[in-house]
Amino acid sequence: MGHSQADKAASHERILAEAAGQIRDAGLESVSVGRLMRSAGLTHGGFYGHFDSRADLLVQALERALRDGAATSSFADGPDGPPAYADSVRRYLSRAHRDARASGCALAALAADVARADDGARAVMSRHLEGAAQRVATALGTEDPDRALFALSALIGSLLVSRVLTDPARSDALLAEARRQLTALPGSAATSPPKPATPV
Amino acid sequence: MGHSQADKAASHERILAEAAGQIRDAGLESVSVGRLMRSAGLTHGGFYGHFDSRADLLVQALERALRDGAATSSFADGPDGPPAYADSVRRYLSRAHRDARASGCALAALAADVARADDGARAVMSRHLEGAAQRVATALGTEDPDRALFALSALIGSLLVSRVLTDPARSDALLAEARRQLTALPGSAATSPPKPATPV
DNA sequence: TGTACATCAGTGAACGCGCGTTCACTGATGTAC
DNA sequence: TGTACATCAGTGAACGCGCGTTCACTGATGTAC
Repeated sequence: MGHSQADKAASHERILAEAAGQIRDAGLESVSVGRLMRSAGLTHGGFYGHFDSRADLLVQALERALRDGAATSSFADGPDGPPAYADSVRRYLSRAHRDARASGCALAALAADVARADDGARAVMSRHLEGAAQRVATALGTEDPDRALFALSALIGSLLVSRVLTDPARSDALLAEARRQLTALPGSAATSPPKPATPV
Repeated sequence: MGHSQADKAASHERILAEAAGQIRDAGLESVSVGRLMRSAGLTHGGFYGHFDSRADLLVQALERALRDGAATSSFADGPDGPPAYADSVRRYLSRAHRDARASGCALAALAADVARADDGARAVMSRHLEGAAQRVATALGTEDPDRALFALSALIGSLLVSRVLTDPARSDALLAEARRQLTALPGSAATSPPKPATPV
Protein backbone atom coordinates (compact mmCIF):
# COMPACT_ATOMS: atom_id res chain seq x y z
CA MET A 1 0.00 0.00 0.00
CA GLY A 2 2.91 2.29 -0.77
CA HIS A 3 2.79 5.62 -2.56
CA SER A 4 5.62 5.36 -5.10
CA GLN A 5 5.20 5.36 -8.85
CA ALA A 6 6.34 1.74 -8.94
CA ASP A 7 3.65 0.91 -6.41
CA LYS A 8 1.05 2.60 -8.60
CA ALA A 9 2.11 0.56 -11.63
CA ALA A 10 1.91 -2.60 -9.53
CA SER A 11 -1.56 -1.63 -8.28
CA HIS A 12 -2.74 -0.92 -11.82
CA GLU A 13 -1.48 -4.31 -12.91
CA ARG A 14 -3.14 -6.03 -9.97
CA ILE A 15 -6.49 -4.33 -10.64
CA LEU A 16 -6.43 -5.18 -14.34
CA ALA A 17 -5.38 -8.79 -13.80
CA GLU A 18 -8.05 -9.25 -11.14
CA ALA A 19 -10.72 -7.73 -13.41
CA ALA A 20 -9.70 -9.93 -16.33
CA GLY A 21 -9.99 -12.99 -14.10
CA GLN A 22 -13.41 -12.01 -12.81
CA ILE A 23 -14.63 -11.33 -16.35
CA ARG A 24 -13.44 -14.71 -17.54
CA ASP A 25 -15.04 -16.43 -14.58
CA ALA A 26 -18.36 -14.63 -14.35
CA GLY A 27 -18.88 -12.51 -17.46
CA LEU A 28 -18.31 -8.93 -18.59
CA GLU A 29 -20.96 -7.41 -16.37
CA SER A 30 -19.94 -9.22 -13.22
CA VAL A 31 -17.29 -6.68 -12.26
CA SER A 32 -18.20 -4.16 -9.54
CA VAL A 33 -15.76 -1.35 -8.74
CA GLY A 34 -16.01 -1.80 -4.97
CA ARG A 35 -15.50 -5.56 -4.95
CA LEU A 36 -12.75 -5.34 -7.55
CA MET A 37 -10.72 -2.82 -5.54
CA ARG A 38 -11.20 -4.80 -2.36
CA SER A 39 -9.94 -7.95 -4.07
CA ALA A 40 -6.93 -5.96 -5.29
CA GLY A 41 -6.24 -4.93 -1.67
CA LEU A 42 -7.27 -1.28 -2.13
CA THR A 43 -10.26 0.94 -1.34
CA HIS A 44 -12.82 1.92 -3.93
CA GLY A 45 -11.93 5.62 -4.05
CA GLY A 46 -8.55 4.94 -5.60
CA PHE A 47 -10.11 3.33 -8.65
CA TYR A 48 -10.48 6.62 -10.52
CA GLY A 49 -6.78 7.30 -10.25
CA HIS A 50 -6.33 4.28 -12.49
CA PHE A 51 -9.32 4.31 -14.87
CA ASP A 52 -11.71 6.93 -16.25
CA SER A 53 -14.79 4.89 -15.46
CA ARG A 54 -16.06 1.36 -15.03
CA ALA A 55 -16.75 1.21 -18.78
CA ASP A 56 -13.14 2.21 -19.51
CA LEU A 57 -11.88 -0.54 -17.18
CA LEU A 58 -14.17 -3.08 -18.84
CA VAL A 59 -12.72 -2.51 -22.30
CA GLN A 60 -9.15 -2.75 -21.01
CA ALA A 61 -9.93 -5.82 -18.92
CA LEU A 62 -11.59 -7.53 -21.89
CA GLU A 63 -8.46 -6.90 -23.94
CA ARG A 64 -6.38 -8.28 -21.10
CA ALA A 65 -8.58 -11.34 -20.65
CA LEU A 66 -8.33 -12.11 -24.34
CA ARG A 67 -4.56 -11.54 -24.46
CA ASP A 68 -4.06 -13.83 -21.45
CA GLY A 69 -6.27 -16.39 -23.15
CA ALA A 70 -4.23 -16.17 -26.34
CA ALA A 71 -0.98 -16.65 -24.45
CA THR A 72 -2.14 -19.86 -22.84
CA SER A 73 -4.15 -20.94 -25.86
CA SER A 74 -3.91 -24.53 -26.96
CA PHE A 75 -2.83 -23.25 -30.36
CA ALA A 76 -0.10 -20.91 -29.14
CA ASP A 77 3.53 -21.69 -29.96
CA GLY A 78 5.27 -23.83 -27.40
CA PRO A 79 9.00 -23.68 -26.61
CA ASP A 80 9.69 -25.80 -29.73
CA GLY A 81 7.51 -23.99 -32.27
CA PRO A 82 3.84 -24.30 -33.15
CA PRO A 83 2.09 -27.40 -31.79
CA ALA A 84 0.56 -30.10 -34.00
CA TYR A 85 -3.06 -29.40 -34.94
CA ALA A 86 -4.40 -32.64 -33.53
CA ASP A 87 -2.65 -32.03 -30.20
CA SER A 88 -4.10 -28.55 -29.99
CA VAL A 89 -7.62 -29.78 -30.68
CA ARG A 90 -7.19 -32.52 -28.08
CA ARG A 91 -6.08 -30.00 -25.50
CA TYR A 92 -8.78 -27.44 -26.34
CA LEU A 93 -11.53 -30.06 -26.16
CA SER A 94 -10.21 -31.77 -23.05
CA ARG A 95 -12.19 -32.32 -19.88
CA ALA A 96 -9.56 -30.26 -18.09
CA HIS A 97 -10.28 -27.21 -20.27
CA ARG A 98 -14.03 -27.72 -19.94
CA ASP A 99 -13.78 -27.81 -16.15
CA ALA A 100 -11.41 -24.83 -15.83
CA ARG A 101 -13.79 -22.08 -16.84
CA ALA A 102 -12.04 -19.26 -15.01
CA SER A 103 -8.66 -19.95 -16.60
CA GLY A 104 -9.91 -21.24 -19.96
CA CYS A 105 -10.49 -19.78 -23.40
CA ALA A 106 -11.83 -16.26 -23.01
CA LEU A 107 -13.26 -16.27 -26.53
CA ALA A 108 -15.65 -19.06 -25.57
CA ALA A 109 -16.48 -17.60 -22.16
CA LEU A 110 -17.25 -14.11 -23.47
CA ALA A 111 -18.50 -14.46 -27.07
CA ALA A 112 -22.18 -14.12 -26.14
CA ASP A 113 -21.50 -11.25 -23.73
CA VAL A 114 -19.56 -9.38 -26.39
CA ALA A 115 -22.18 -10.05 -29.07
CA ARG A 116 -24.56 -8.06 -26.83
CA ALA A 117 -22.02 -5.33 -26.03
CA ASP A 118 -21.09 -2.17 -27.95
CA ASP A 119 -18.97 -2.00 -31.09
CA GLY A 120 -15.84 -1.25 -29.08
CA ALA A 121 -15.94 -4.58 -27.29
CA ARG A 122 -16.87 -6.38 -30.51
CA ALA A 123 -13.91 -4.80 -32.30
CA VAL A 124 -11.54 -5.92 -29.54
CA MET A 125 -12.78 -9.50 -29.67
CA SER A 126 -12.88 -9.51 -33.48
CA ARG A 127 -9.17 -8.80 -33.51
CA HIS A 128 -8.50 -11.65 -31.14
CA LEU A 129 -10.78 -14.02 -33.06
CA GLU A 130 -8.85 -13.31 -36.25
CA GLY A 131 -5.58 -13.83 -34.38
CA ALA A 132 -6.73 -17.15 -33.00
CA ALA A 133 -8.05 -18.19 -36.43
CA GLN A 134 -4.64 -17.44 -37.89
CA ARG A 135 -2.99 -19.77 -35.38
CA VAL A 136 -5.57 -22.43 -36.21
CA ALA A 137 -4.90 -21.93 -39.93
CA THR A 138 -1.17 -22.43 -39.37
CA ALA A 139 -1.80 -25.57 -37.34
CA LEU A 140 -4.30 -26.82 -39.93
CA GLY A 141 -1.83 -26.11 -42.72
CA THR A 142 -4.53 -24.31 -44.70
CA GLU A 143 -4.41 -20.99 -46.50
CA ASP A 144 -8.17 -20.62 -46.23
CA PRO A 145 -8.96 -18.15 -43.41
CA ASP A 146 -12.66 -19.03 -43.54
CA ARG A 147 -12.00 -22.69 -42.89
CA ALA A 148 -9.86 -21.80 -39.87
CA LEU A 149 -12.54 -19.44 -38.56
CA PHE A 150 -15.13 -22.18 -38.88
CA ALA A 151 -12.90 -24.68 -37.08
CA LEU A 152 -12.41 -22.14 -34.29
CA SER A 153 -16.18 -21.57 -34.09
CA ALA A 154 -16.83 -25.29 -33.86
CA LEU A 155 -14.22 -25.58 -31.11
CA ILE A 156 -15.82 -22.73 -29.18
CA GLY A 157 -19.35 -24.07 -29.64
CA SER A 158 -18.40 -27.57 -28.54
CA LEU A 159 -16.61 -26.30 -25.44
CA LEU A 160 -19.59 -24.11 -24.53
CA VAL A 161 -22.16 -26.86 -24.96
CA SER A 162 -19.99 -29.35 -23.07
CA ARG A 163 -19.98 -26.88 -20.16
CA VAL A 164 -23.77 -26.72 -20.06
CA LEU A 165 -24.59 -30.43 -20.22
CA THR A 166 -25.27 -31.77 -16.72
CA ASP A 167 -24.78 -35.42 -17.66
CA PRO A 168 -21.00 -35.99 -17.50
CA ALA A 169 -21.19 -38.93 -19.89
CA ARG A 170 -22.97 -36.88 -22.56
CA SER A 171 -20.58 -34.00 -22.07
CA ASP A 172 -17.57 -36.30 -22.43
CA ALA A 173 -19.12 -37.94 -25.48
CA LEU A 174 -19.60 -34.56 -27.14
CA LEU A 175 -15.98 -33.60 -26.51
CA ALA A 176 -14.81 -36.93 -27.93
CA GLU A 177 -16.99 -36.63 -31.04
CA ALA A 178 -15.90 -33.01 -31.58
CA ARG A 179 -12.24 -34.03 -31.32
CA ARG A 180 -12.87 -36.76 -33.89
CA GLN A 181 -14.75 -34.52 -36.33
CA LEU A 182 -12.39 -31.57 -36.04
CA THR A 183 -9.17 -33.52 -36.39
CA ALA A 184 -10.72 -35.07 -39.53
CA LEU A 185 -11.47 -31.63 -40.98
CA PRO A 186 -10.31 -31.27 -44.63
CA GLY A 187 -6.77 -29.93 -44.57
CA SER A 188 -5.76 -31.67 -41.35
CA ALA A 189 -5.84 -35.46 -41.01
CA ALA A 190 -6.41 -35.74 -44.77
CA THR A 191 -3.05 -34.13 -45.56
CA SER A 192 -1.08 -35.29 -42.51
CA PRO A 193 -1.96 -38.65 -40.91
CA PRO A 194 -2.40 -38.57 -37.11
CA LYS A 195 0.88 -38.84 -35.23
CA PRO A 196 1.12 -41.26 -32.30
CA ALA A 197 -0.41 -39.70 -29.20
CA THR A 198 1.96 -37.39 -27.34
CA PRO A 199 1.61 -36.38 -23.71
CA VAL A 200 -0.26 -33.09 -23.20
CA MET B 1 -55.54 -3.89 -15.38
CA GLY B 2 -58.58 -5.86 -14.29
CA HIS B 3 -58.90 -8.04 -11.21
CA SER B 4 -60.43 -11.26 -12.51
CA GLN B 5 -58.72 -14.64 -12.49
CA ALA B 6 -58.55 -14.52 -16.29
CA ASP B 7 -56.80 -11.16 -16.02
CA LYS B 8 -54.29 -12.65 -13.61
CA ALA B 9 -53.50 -15.50 -15.98
CA ALA B 10 -53.05 -12.99 -18.80
CA SER B 11 -50.75 -10.87 -16.63
CA HIS B 12 -48.70 -13.91 -15.66
CA GLU B 13 -48.34 -14.81 -19.31
CA ARG B 14 -47.34 -11.25 -20.24
CA ILE B 15 -44.71 -11.09 -17.50
CA LEU B 16 -43.20 -14.43 -18.45
CA ALA B 17 -43.16 -13.69 -22.19
CA GLU B 18 -41.62 -10.29 -21.58
CA ALA B 19 -38.94 -11.80 -19.30
CA ALA B 20 -38.12 -14.51 -21.83
CA GLY B 21 -37.68 -11.84 -24.51
CA GLN B 22 -35.44 -9.70 -22.33
CA ILE B 23 -33.33 -12.72 -21.41
CA ARG B 24 -32.89 -13.68 -25.02
CA ASP B 25 -31.96 -10.14 -25.95
CA ALA B 26 -29.69 -9.16 -23.11
CA GLY B 27 -28.83 -12.25 -21.07
CA LEU B 28 -30.05 -14.05 -17.97
CA GLU B 29 -28.97 -11.39 -15.51
CA SER B 30 -30.42 -8.46 -17.46
CA VAL B 31 -33.89 -8.80 -15.96
CA SER B 32 -34.85 -6.36 -13.19
CA VAL B 33 -38.16 -6.82 -11.39
CA GLY B 34 -39.13 -3.14 -11.59
CA ARG B 35 -38.39 -2.69 -15.28
CA LEU B 36 -39.96 -6.05 -16.13
CA MET B 37 -43.26 -5.21 -14.41
CA ARG B 38 -43.32 -1.75 -15.99
CA SER B 39 -42.83 -3.26 -19.44
CA ALA B 40 -45.68 -5.68 -18.67
CA GLY B 41 -47.90 -2.70 -17.82
CA LEU B 42 -47.99 -3.34 -14.07
CA THR B 43 -46.32 -2.01 -10.91
CA HIS B 44 -43.47 -3.79 -9.18
CA GLY B 45 -45.40 -4.75 -6.05
CA GLY B 46 -47.61 -7.17 -7.93
CA PHE B 47 -44.66 -9.27 -8.99
CA TYR B 48 -44.72 -11.42 -5.85
CA GLY B 49 -48.29 -12.45 -6.51
CA HIS B 50 -46.93 -14.23 -9.58
CA PHE B 51 -43.48 -15.50 -8.60
CA ASP B 52 -41.72 -16.44 -5.35
CA SER B 53 -38.64 -14.39 -6.16
CA ARG B 54 -36.54 -13.03 -8.99
CA ALA B 55 -34.57 -16.31 -9.03
CA ASP B 56 -37.81 -18.28 -9.39
CA LEU B 57 -38.86 -16.08 -12.32
CA LEU B 58 -35.45 -16.50 -13.96
CA VAL B 59 -35.69 -20.30 -14.05
CA GLN B 60 -39.23 -20.18 -15.49
CA ALA B 61 -38.28 -17.50 -18.01
CA LEU B 62 -35.25 -19.49 -19.13
CA GLU B 63 -37.49 -22.50 -19.71
CA ARG B 64 -39.90 -20.26 -21.63
CA ALA B 65 -37.12 -18.67 -23.71
CA LEU B 66 -35.81 -22.09 -24.66
CA ARG B 67 -39.26 -23.47 -25.45
CA ASP B 68 -40.05 -20.46 -27.66
CA GLY B 69 -36.70 -20.95 -29.35
CA ALA B 70 -37.45 -24.61 -30.00
CA ALA B 71 -40.84 -23.79 -31.50
CA THR B 72 -39.39 -21.38 -34.03
CA SER B 73 -36.21 -23.42 -34.44
CA SER B 74 -34.91 -23.91 -37.95
CA PHE B 75 -35.05 -27.64 -37.29
CA ALA B 76 -38.65 -27.74 -36.02
CA ASP B 77 -41.31 -29.55 -38.03
CA GLY B 78 -43.08 -27.34 -40.54
CA PRO B 79 -46.69 -27.81 -41.68
CA ASP B 80 -45.54 -30.59 -44.03
CA GLY B 81 -43.29 -32.58 -41.70
CA PRO B 82 -39.63 -32.18 -40.74
CA PRO B 83 -37.57 -29.85 -42.96
CA ALA B 84 -34.61 -31.01 -45.03
CA TYR B 85 -31.30 -30.86 -43.14
CA ALA B 86 -29.60 -28.56 -45.65
CA ASP B 87 -32.51 -26.10 -45.56
CA SER B 88 -32.41 -26.02 -41.77
CA VAL B 89 -28.67 -25.37 -41.73
CA ARG B 90 -29.09 -22.62 -44.30
CA ARG B 91 -31.76 -20.96 -42.23
CA TYR B 92 -29.89 -21.31 -38.92
CA LEU B 93 -26.70 -19.88 -40.40
CA SER B 94 -28.43 -17.09 -42.34
CA ARG B 95 -27.61 -13.42 -42.02
CA ALA B 96 -31.22 -12.90 -40.94
CA HIS B 97 -30.77 -15.20 -37.92
CA ARG B 98 -27.41 -13.64 -37.06
CA ASP B 99 -28.93 -10.15 -37.08
CA ALA B 100 -32.09 -11.09 -35.12
CA ARG B 101 -30.49 -11.73 -31.76
CA ALA B 102 -33.57 -11.02 -29.66
CA SER B 103 -35.77 -13.47 -31.55
CA GLY B 104 -33.09 -15.99 -32.45
CA CYS B 105 -31.83 -19.27 -31.04
CA ALA B 106 -31.90 -19.06 -27.25
CA LEU B 107 -29.39 -21.90 -26.93
CA ALA B 108 -26.75 -19.79 -28.64
CA ALA B 109 -27.67 -16.59 -26.85
CA LEU B 110 -27.62 -18.14 -23.38
CA ALA B 111 -25.14 -21.04 -23.40
CA ALA B 112 -22.34 -19.07 -21.76
CA ASP B 113 -24.69 -17.48 -19.21
CA VAL B 114 -26.05 -20.89 -18.26
CA ALA B 115 -22.58 -22.45 -18.09
CA ARG B 116 -21.92 -19.94 -15.30
CA ALA B 117 -25.29 -20.43 -13.60
CA ASP B 118 -26.42 -23.01 -11.06
CA ASP B 119 -27.24 -26.65 -11.76
CA GLY B 120 -30.96 -25.88 -12.09
CA ALA B 121 -30.44 -23.64 -15.09
CA ARG B 122 -27.91 -26.06 -16.58
CA ALA B 123 -30.39 -28.92 -16.23
CA VAL B 124 -33.10 -26.91 -17.98
CA MET B 125 -30.84 -26.08 -20.88
CA SER B 126 -29.40 -29.61 -21.04
CA ARG B 127 -32.89 -30.91 -21.66
CA HIS B 128 -33.42 -28.45 -24.47
CA LEU B 129 -29.99 -29.15 -25.97
CA GLU B 130 -30.81 -32.85 -26.12
CA GLY B 131 -34.17 -32.08 -27.69
CA ALA B 132 -32.60 -29.87 -30.32
CA ALA B 133 -29.91 -32.48 -30.98
CA GLN B 134 -32.62 -35.05 -31.53
CA ARG B 135 -34.23 -32.84 -34.20
CA VAL B 136 -30.84 -32.37 -35.81
CA ALA B 137 -30.28 -36.13 -35.74
CA THR B 138 -33.61 -36.70 -37.50
CA ALA B 139 -32.77 -34.11 -40.12
CA LEU B 140 -29.27 -35.53 -40.53
CA GLY B 141 -30.69 -39.02 -40.85
CA THR B 142 -28.20 -40.33 -38.32
CA GLU B 143 -28.71 -42.58 -35.32
CA ASP B 144 -25.60 -41.22 -33.64
CA PRO B 145 -26.66 -38.73 -30.92
CA ASP B 146 -23.08 -37.55 -30.45
CA ARG B 147 -22.74 -36.56 -34.08
CA ALA B 148 -25.95 -34.54 -33.87
CA LEU B 149 -24.80 -32.87 -30.66
CA PHE B 150 -21.55 -31.90 -32.33
CA ALA B 151 -23.36 -30.51 -35.37
CA LEU B 152 -25.56 -28.47 -33.04
CA SER B 153 -22.50 -27.20 -31.17
CA ALA B 154 -20.83 -26.16 -34.41
CA LEU B 155 -24.01 -24.35 -35.49
CA ILE B 156 -24.16 -22.51 -32.16
CA GLY B 157 -20.47 -21.62 -32.21
CA SER B 158 -20.59 -20.32 -35.78
CA LEU B 159 -23.66 -18.19 -35.07
CA LEU B 160 -22.04 -16.76 -31.94
CA VAL B 161 -18.76 -15.90 -33.63
CA SER B 162 -20.56 -14.40 -36.64
CA ARG B 163 -22.36 -12.09 -34.19
CA VAL B 164 -19.10 -10.84 -32.71
CA LEU B 165 -17.15 -10.11 -35.91
CA THR B 166 -17.36 -6.43 -36.76
CA ASP B 167 -16.31 -6.86 -40.39
CA PRO B 168 -19.53 -7.82 -42.24
CA ALA B 169 -17.58 -9.51 -45.02
CA ARG B 170 -15.72 -11.78 -42.59
CA SER B 171 -18.94 -12.54 -40.73
CA ASP B 172 -20.74 -13.44 -43.97
CA ALA B 173 -17.78 -15.55 -45.07
CA LEU B 174 -17.83 -17.50 -41.82
CA LEU B 175 -21.55 -18.21 -42.17
CA ALA B 176 -21.03 -19.37 -45.76
CA GLU B 177 -18.13 -21.65 -44.84
CA ALA B 178 -20.04 -23.08 -41.87
CA ARG B 179 -23.03 -23.83 -44.11
CA ARG B 180 -20.69 -25.59 -46.53
CA GLN B 181 -18.89 -27.63 -43.87
CA LEU B 182 -22.01 -28.59 -41.95
CA THR B 183 -24.13 -29.61 -44.92
CA ALA B 184 -21.18 -31.81 -45.94
CA LEU B 185 -21.08 -33.48 -42.54
CA PRO B 186 -20.95 -37.31 -42.78
CA GLY B 187 -24.49 -38.62 -42.72
CA SER B 188 -25.99 -35.66 -44.57
CA ALA B 189 -24.84 -34.70 -48.08
CA ALA B 190 -22.89 -37.97 -48.28
CA THR B 191 -26.04 -40.07 -48.00
CA SER B 192 -28.53 -37.71 -49.66
CA PRO B 193 -27.27 -35.42 -52.44
CA PRO B 194 -28.26 -31.75 -52.09
CA LYS B 195 -31.70 -30.96 -53.39
CA PRO B 196 -32.20 -27.95 -55.63
CA ALA B 197 -32.46 -24.80 -53.54
CA THR B 198 -35.93 -24.23 -52.12
CA PRO B 199 -37.23 -20.89 -50.92
CA VAL B 200 -36.80 -20.31 -47.19
C1' DT C 1 24.25 14.81 2.52
C1' DG C 2 20.32 17.41 4.72
C1' DT C 3 16.17 20.08 4.62
C1' DA C 4 11.89 22.14 2.79
C1' DC C 5 8.27 21.41 -0.01
C1' DA C 6 5.33 20.02 -4.10
C1' DT C 7 3.36 15.93 -5.84
C1' DC C 8 0.23 12.45 -5.88
C1' DA C 9 -1.29 7.29 -4.55
C1' DG C 10 -4.46 5.88 -1.77
C1' DT C 11 -8.38 6.69 1.96
C1' DG C 12 -13.06 6.84 3.38
C1' DA C 13 -17.29 9.69 3.91
C1' DA C 14 -20.86 11.15 1.08
C1' DC C 15 -23.97 11.70 -3.18
C1' DG C 16 -28.09 9.98 -5.79
C1' DC C 17 -29.88 5.94 -7.75
C1' DG C 18 -31.92 1.45 -8.78
C1' DC C 19 -32.09 -2.95 -6.86
C1' DG C 20 -35.15 -7.03 -4.62
C1' DT C 21 -38.51 -7.48 -1.34
C1' DT C 22 -42.40 -6.40 2.12
C1' DC C 23 -46.74 -4.76 3.34
C1' DA C 24 -50.94 -2.05 4.38
C1' DC C 25 -54.10 -0.67 1.21
C1' DT C 26 -57.91 -0.31 -2.66
C1' DG C 27 -61.43 -1.73 -5.25
C1' DA C 28 -63.16 -5.04 -8.79
C1' DT C 29 -64.51 -9.92 -8.85
C1' DG C 30 -67.19 -13.59 -7.81
C1' DT C 31 -69.90 -16.19 -4.42
C1' DA C 32 -73.52 -17.19 -0.81
C1' DC C 33 -78.01 -16.32 0.33
C1' DT D 1 -82.40 -11.36 -9.97
C1' DG D 2 -80.55 -8.49 -6.07
C1' DT D 3 -77.73 -7.69 -2.10
C1' DA D 4 -73.96 -8.44 1.29
C1' DC D 5 -69.58 -9.82 1.77
C1' DA D 6 -65.11 -12.50 1.34
C1' DT D 7 -61.45 -12.89 -1.86
C1' DC D 8 -57.57 -11.41 -4.02
C1' DA D 9 -55.10 -8.87 -8.28
C1' DG D 10 -52.84 -5.02 -8.38
C1' DT D 11 -50.96 -0.44 -6.12
C1' DG D 12 -47.40 2.38 -4.28
C1' DA D 13 -44.75 3.79 -0.12
C1' DA D 14 -41.08 2.05 2.42
C1' DC D 15 -37.03 -1.03 3.87
C1' DG D 16 -31.92 -1.91 3.63
C1' DC D 17 -28.38 -2.55 0.40
C1' DG D 18 -24.78 -2.13 -3.12
C1' DC D 19 -23.92 0.36 -7.09
C1' DG D 20 -20.73 4.09 -9.75
C1' DT D 21 -18.79 8.29 -8.87
C1' DT D 22 -16.91 12.59 -6.37
C1' DC D 23 -14.04 14.86 -3.27
C1' DA D 24 -11.56 16.75 0.80
C1' DC D 25 -8.05 14.77 3.04
C1' DT D 26 -3.50 12.10 4.62
C1' DG D 27 1.00 11.07 4.46
C1' DA D 28 4.79 8.81 1.86
C1' DT D 29 7.56 9.90 -2.22
C1' DG D 30 10.76 12.25 -4.70
C1' DT D 31 12.75 16.65 -6.12
C1' DA D 32 14.99 21.34 -5.70
C1' DC D 33 18.27 23.70 -3.29
